[in-house]
Amino acid sequence: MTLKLDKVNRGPHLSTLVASSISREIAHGRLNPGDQLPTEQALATTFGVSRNVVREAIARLRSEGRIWSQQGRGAFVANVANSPVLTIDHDALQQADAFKSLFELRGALEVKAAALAAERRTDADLEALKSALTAMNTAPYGSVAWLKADLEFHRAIVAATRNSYMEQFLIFVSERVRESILAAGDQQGSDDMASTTLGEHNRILDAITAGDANAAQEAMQLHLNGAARRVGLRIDDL
Amino acid sequence: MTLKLDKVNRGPHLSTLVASSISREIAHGRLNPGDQLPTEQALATTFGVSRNVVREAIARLRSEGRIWSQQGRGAFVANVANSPVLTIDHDALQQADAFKSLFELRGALEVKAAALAAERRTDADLEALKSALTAMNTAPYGSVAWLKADLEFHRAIVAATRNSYMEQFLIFVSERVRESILAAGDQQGSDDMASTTLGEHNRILDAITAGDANAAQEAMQLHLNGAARRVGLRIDDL
DNA sequence: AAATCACAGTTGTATGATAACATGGCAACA
DNA sequence: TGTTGCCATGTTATCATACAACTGTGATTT
Repeated sequence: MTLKLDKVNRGPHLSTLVASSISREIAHGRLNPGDQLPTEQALATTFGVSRNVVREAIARLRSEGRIWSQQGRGAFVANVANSPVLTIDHDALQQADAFKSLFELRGALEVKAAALAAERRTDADLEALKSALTAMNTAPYGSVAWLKADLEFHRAIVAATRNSYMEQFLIFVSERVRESILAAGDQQGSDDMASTTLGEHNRILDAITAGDANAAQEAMQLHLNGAARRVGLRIDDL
Repeated sequence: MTLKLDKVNRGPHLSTLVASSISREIAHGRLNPGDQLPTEQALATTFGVSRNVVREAIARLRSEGRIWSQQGRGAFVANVANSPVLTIDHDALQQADAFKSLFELRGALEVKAAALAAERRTDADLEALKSALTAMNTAPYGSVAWLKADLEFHRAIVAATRNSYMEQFLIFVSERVRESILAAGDQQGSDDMASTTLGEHNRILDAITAGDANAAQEAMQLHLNGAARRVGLRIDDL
């Protein structure tokens, strides 16, 4: 609990800074589950902010399940596993292997989603997939319209799984992946990439239409491998 | 924005109630992305609390990515998809198909984790897996020690993937699954179940030891199917 | 010895004040 | 006309203080 804050800092709210400082203490093991936090007053003085700000930070951490507090006693570090909330630290994602890990996680979900979609898709699902594909066909590679159609295609697949949690998680992870790619900057695509991407999508659609779970799974895996290559990842595993 | 709060409510913090009230407004579409929230003062008077409490609620919603605020202008409803936080509603999980969906999601992650573990496991990982298995062997079926060892076995597998996001997600989902099973109440196990469970675990360990990703994947899938049956789920798919 | 009470410490909430920032109106000026 | 600069107003961000509710402890009383 050594960090000091400058008033100069004009960016995130002070409560955000305090919250992430405490979060870091927990993550780094300097505060362990069950430990009692310093009093709000003590935190306020050590961070050089008002008790009010500390309370906003604590409210945030409490909502994330990282700590719990009881009136008259104090605040305590909670058991992380019990947290009903999942967060991803955007800063940590800048590192290459973190990105690769997240990409891998998305792959696991997306491959399974493709298989489930092949088994459960309705005609309406197929229509949605087809329209997304034609939209991607007409839009120039890398354009906003293209990206939106691409997202829509993958969203339609996971929607066809009839599994809302799968949908929620996959969209969540995909968003984080997309953010990282955009943050990393310039993607320049050739027409070559466009046609191979479209081909991969077509193969996925065919498999899902045929109701062939295995084929859908493999087609999706191929597509993800291709996407990884296009983003600059080297893929060693299946 | 019509809800009123009683002072009588002695339970969660007022800020929690305010936050979930606003959340509900957003979820029900009475507040749409881009809309401006009432001022903090107005919220304070309509909810009958101090502005301080409103600010703690807003801090929470902001950390969840549901709203964003700018000094001098106001607070606005954010685009939900951009939220860097994932939550699971515990109440919704009580429904059977919701539980099945979550179980399915866990399966997707766990199967992939087993495959990756087979490829990347170190000797230390194998040691951890073995000790978890022996611990499960000595503990009576269904006892706390047994459950802890079971959790430890699965945790060791995902740790062997060297993918921290996979670990984070899988532990998160597994915890929610475990909570639901415990909440559903009485599980009574026979010695029969114990031995089959142990056998399934053994097969997984063998495959991971051999470094055979495919075998690990299949063994894990079998184990999950078995677990589903033991919990009372009917499994139709592979 | 056990129950009760007083008290200090802590969190929960309320209130008022000030600083920082955004916006629109208005006057002065070119 | 149109542009600039200033000012008033409204909002969030933060600070400071006070009080209520609750907890734990130790002294006091029974």
